[in-house]
Amino acid sequence: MPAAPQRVPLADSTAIHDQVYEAIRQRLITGRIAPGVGVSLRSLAAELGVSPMPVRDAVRRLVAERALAINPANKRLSVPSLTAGRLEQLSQARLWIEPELAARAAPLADEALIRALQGIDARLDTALAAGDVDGYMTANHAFHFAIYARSGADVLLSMAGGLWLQIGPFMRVVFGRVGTGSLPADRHAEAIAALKARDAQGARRAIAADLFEGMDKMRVAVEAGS
Amino acid sequence: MPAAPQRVPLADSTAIHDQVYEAIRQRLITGRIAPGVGVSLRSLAAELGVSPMPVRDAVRRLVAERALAINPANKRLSVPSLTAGRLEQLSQARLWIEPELAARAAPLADEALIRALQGIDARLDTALAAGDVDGYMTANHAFHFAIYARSGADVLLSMAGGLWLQIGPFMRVVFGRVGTGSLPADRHAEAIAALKARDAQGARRAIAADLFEGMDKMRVAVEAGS
DNA sequence: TTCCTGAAACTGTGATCACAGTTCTCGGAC
DNA sequence: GTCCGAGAACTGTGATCACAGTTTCAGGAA
Repeated sequence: MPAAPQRVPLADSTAIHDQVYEAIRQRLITGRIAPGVGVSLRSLAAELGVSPMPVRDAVRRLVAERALAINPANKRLSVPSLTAGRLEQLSQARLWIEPELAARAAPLADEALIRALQGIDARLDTALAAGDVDGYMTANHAFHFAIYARSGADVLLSMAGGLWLQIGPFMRVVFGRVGTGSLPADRHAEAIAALKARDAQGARRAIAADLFEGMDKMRVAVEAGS
Repeated sequence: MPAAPQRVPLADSTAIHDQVYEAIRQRLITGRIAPGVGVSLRSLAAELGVSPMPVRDAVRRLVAERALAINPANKRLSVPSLTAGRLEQLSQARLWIEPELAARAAPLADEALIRALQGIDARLDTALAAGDVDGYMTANHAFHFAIYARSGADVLLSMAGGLWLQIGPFMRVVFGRVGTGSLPADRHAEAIAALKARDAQGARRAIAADLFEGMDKMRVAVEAGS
């Protein structure tokens, strides 16, 4: 055995670079890799127990999605820092695209989706009560994209995924600062109700309100903090 | 000498994979690589006179931007085919984001930008008169992104770039079908005038109208054709 | 002519190595 | 204690190879 510690099992049986992509993506979305810190191909490879090659492929993809950045001088990898300008652009893009996806999903909602959303929301509340930031962010992501995936709009869906990926690290920083106390979950109930009624405009409004509250908290935190 | 025909010089002195990315990107935007056709790492590498490695990096990036697609069964590369649903989503996204970029750019417009735009528009008219589809598409792309780049909104700018990259191949197909005769250039004059007056709403309207006309032509062509 | 079969060619994927550039660190000079 | 400079360690990049899976195509059987 050469030097493969095999730290993380990396489930599934798809291509290794896809598994690596998902692993890094999850760490980014849940904020387990903090903004501003540097990463490297070989360190990621060692941590995930794979060779640098599939990591290189996954990182290329993440850089293209702006979830990772390359220092033009150094050519070294890092997680992009969140500036006020970046947050404003990401907020505006999200506020347009995600309510749109919810509106498209509403007429196509069925009982299975409603039940899935209720289950996710229950897990979200549990995590919220326990102060489990990782659990909350995972459930919150699952909630939104369970809705969006039903829209059938794959192009817009992938754009939303890219935006979430870029904003994920910051959410973690904000929640670590303000705590999980004042996090919105009531809007989720509104969204579920609108989907149940197949009310496109209601779903649009509920998601828009949910995003607006969350992004506003982040805006305040970013302007106040670093 | 092993086997490097060096067919295309690949200007600049940046990293090879970036030059390869730009080369493929240009071929996609101007439609020199048609939708639906298959490409391969080694064939692209041979055509560009480089080893497969930088091509692999560039292709990863293009796949992440949805400018290329991977057949899940085959794992083979191809240029995505344009469906009516995809066109509708891309149109809607462009109609939101590009007028927004123009509106942001208007207050920041200066004399140098105006002159650059007039120069590009002149080249565009020349290409149009000569029936030069490549020249028209290159100039049209340059015109729009000269404006958008001035907005300072880098996140939205890269999103617009990704959308253009996805829709480029189709534009070429449409223009090859309907000819360059009925292509809109008058809206460009409107846009230049609005930017000169630093009129954000005027710029937004002009770009929206320009896009709407072009996208509508494409919609008709896609629904009629294949 | 039509069908089928097996070999050759081609596909993406992953591993390994070499190389040039940057960063870090440890030791010595002052 | 402070500074600095040489060398080690680490960085991304590109090339080359091996491998398994798929496609393609020539050639023989019916």
